[in-house]
Amino acid sequence: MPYPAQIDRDTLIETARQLVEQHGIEQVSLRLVAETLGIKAPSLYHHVSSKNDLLRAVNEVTQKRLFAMLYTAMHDGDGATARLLAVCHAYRAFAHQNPVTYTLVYTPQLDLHPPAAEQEKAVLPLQALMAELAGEANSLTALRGLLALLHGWVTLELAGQFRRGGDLDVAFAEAIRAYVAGITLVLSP
Amino acid sequence: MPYPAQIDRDTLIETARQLVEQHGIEQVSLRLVAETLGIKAPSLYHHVSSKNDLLRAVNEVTQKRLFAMLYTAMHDGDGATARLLAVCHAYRAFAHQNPVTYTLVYTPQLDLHPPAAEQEKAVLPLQALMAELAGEANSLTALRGLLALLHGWVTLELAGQFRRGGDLDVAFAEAIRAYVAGITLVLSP
DNA sequence: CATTAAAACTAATGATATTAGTCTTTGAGT
DNA sequence: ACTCAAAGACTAATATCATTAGTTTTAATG
Repeated sequence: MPYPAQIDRDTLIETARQLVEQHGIEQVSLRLVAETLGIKAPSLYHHVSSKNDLLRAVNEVTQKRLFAMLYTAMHDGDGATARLLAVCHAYRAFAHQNPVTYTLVYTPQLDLHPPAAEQEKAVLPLQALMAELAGEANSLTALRGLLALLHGWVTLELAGQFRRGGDLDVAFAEAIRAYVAGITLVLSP
Repeated sequence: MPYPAQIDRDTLIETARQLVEQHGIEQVSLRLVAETLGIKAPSLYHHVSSKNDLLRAVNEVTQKRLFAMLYTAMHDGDGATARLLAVCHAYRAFAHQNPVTYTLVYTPQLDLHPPAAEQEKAVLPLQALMAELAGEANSLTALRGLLALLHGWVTLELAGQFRRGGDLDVAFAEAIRAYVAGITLVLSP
């Protein structure tokens, strides 16, 4: 390695991730990222091909972390239902801990999506869990509904749409419980 | 009125709305909007105070249209369940017909939110519908879960997360049916 | 007919992402 | 030890963007 690299791709991505989470994506310019790292903006192009490339990489990291948390949580508790509830709470907790970057992953407004194939494979263990509740044949539908409910809930919550009072922790648990009861009832063979 | 106005605020907002829906928000600059209207960009500032102001107004229109559709749909069918299903399908249809602007309304990444008070009042008729199914005391929780499921489903769908096959129309109907069955069972008094 | 003010215009500013071209330093090969 | 190739930093420059300031035009009002 000829010149002494002051940064590498991973620290660049991680720095950008933290800045996005801290200040919001609108406030994060390449100059800010570069200054945080102690270099100038054009130098970043030796590590990423564009700002979009950088943000896409940030989304990839966020997604990997999210699913890593879910799998850890999946081993908490006995029985399919308990494990499922643990996953749901882990999902919501992650979104609350990473409100900006979580939202960014599922914001299709720009082309910042990590390769979809990743996501599809990553979700298979969760589908197996759903199969225990709703039967193999309905597991994909049940999984999609669950992901929708989870993602929709935390997104609306973070967007400030759930401000009319009430304990949101309790309400979330109840909504999940209702959905799980529903799929075992309506979908199971 | 002294000078002949070539545009007014409403046509400006509607033009911007169409351009955003057509080309995506990233491609819509004030110059593009202005050129579409046959004037120059700085002239727009006589009708809106900033680009954010304009996009906020676009979101307001989108939200109003969405809820208008929901209320129309709410009178289709007999009984609370049938009317609820009609609302759900209208919601999804709206999102499919306005994928970009729908997504934009619920993208908190910038400060483009229409005043939240609007949204909260607009949703009351829907809550009354939920009260018929889950009881008055649980109607807010049931409503939040429904909105989460609806928003999450269409968002993930539009973000390309539901591409592993299967009939999404059928799956959507089943997921809704499961949730509705769940709340009447788990939440009702 | 003169005045006024709304609404268009042109010109200018500062920030942005990105590209081109230069300089510096280190590690690999002699 | 000495060269040298190239990675990775730099400066300078470009095009585009939102926004502001200042000017001009024109129609309704007196």
